[in-house]
Amino acid sequence: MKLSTKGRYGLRAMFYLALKYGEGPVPLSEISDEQGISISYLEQLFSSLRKKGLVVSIRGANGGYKLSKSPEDTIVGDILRALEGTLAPTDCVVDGEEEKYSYNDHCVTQHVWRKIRDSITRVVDSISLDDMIRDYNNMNNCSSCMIENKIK
Amino acid sequence: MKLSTKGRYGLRAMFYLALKYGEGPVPLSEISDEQGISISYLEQLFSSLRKKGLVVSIRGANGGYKLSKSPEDTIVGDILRALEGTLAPTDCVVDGEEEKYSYNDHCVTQHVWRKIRDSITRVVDSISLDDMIRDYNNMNNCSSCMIENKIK
DNA sequence: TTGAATCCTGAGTAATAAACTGTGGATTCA
DNA sequence: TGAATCCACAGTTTATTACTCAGGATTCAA
Repeated sequence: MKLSTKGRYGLRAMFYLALKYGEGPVPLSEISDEQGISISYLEQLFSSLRKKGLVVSIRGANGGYKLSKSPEDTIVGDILRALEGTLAPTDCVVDGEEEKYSYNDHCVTQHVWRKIRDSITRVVDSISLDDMIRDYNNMNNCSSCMIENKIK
Repeated sequence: MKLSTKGRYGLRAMFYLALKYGEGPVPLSEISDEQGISISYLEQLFSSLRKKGLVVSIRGANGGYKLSKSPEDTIVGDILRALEGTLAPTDCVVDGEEEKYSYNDHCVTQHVWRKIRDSITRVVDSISLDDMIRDYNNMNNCSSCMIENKIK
């Protein structure tokens, strides 16, 4: 039940883009330096994010990525789904594939998985990058925050 | 973000024990036949469940396992934690280890992980095996339910 | 026009974790 | 005594994760 590095790195990177929203494209080299993730790996993550329409890319020198929508309209759930594929705790409650499984073997436990899935969905779809920025600005005592040190 | 087979098989097996609550110990061979899981693998799962006090074992011929508490007092969250280790979506929000990580690198995303963790915890700790039995008894139209076919 | 900085694609690889299997032993019942 | 069970732990196979790598396309700016 762990998120992969894709989800973890990816959300962090997207938060970074949110902080830079309105300032032109951010190259992956910058995120790489900032967060200690290789450019190659970031390319993989941003490929997924772009295909889901969460970021737009600008190629060439001075290019990079930026959010396709405002931080307010960019939802954590969409980011995580783009990177992790699905947030369902089992295959039998993946949206759109439920029929394949439903009411065959494991009806009873399926109820449980569905409740877990729904609660996760509810949480992640209720948080925008803007919410995260607000939280972040309220962290007075968070003196060692990486991003704070380098950006502010 | 997927549950492993341990959690999935284990909850199913525990539900089975709940259906048989009060009828004496159930041998793993029976669960194995019932659910198509090898005895060896079940032994591994029940070892964890026993160590967490969720089941008691009776050795020897006519032995087996039974719930250590009533279905009503046996909580899905405890079962899943016994089998999966923790339900935290990242290491940085595992209960009791949070200090190791807290307020260093990733404060902002940590908020998100914590909310996910809490929502999962809330759901799984609100469901008992007895709740599952009640749900199960209300599934009239679930004609192909494995357990139903074989037990009822 | 060239070269550096970027994105883009897809394949390849190494490490880790998951999902079992197998062996041998201890206990209990009949 | 022997069959049925639990028990412990090591081993093995398979799948997934977490990357790396190579080469190409685009764009800017000197």
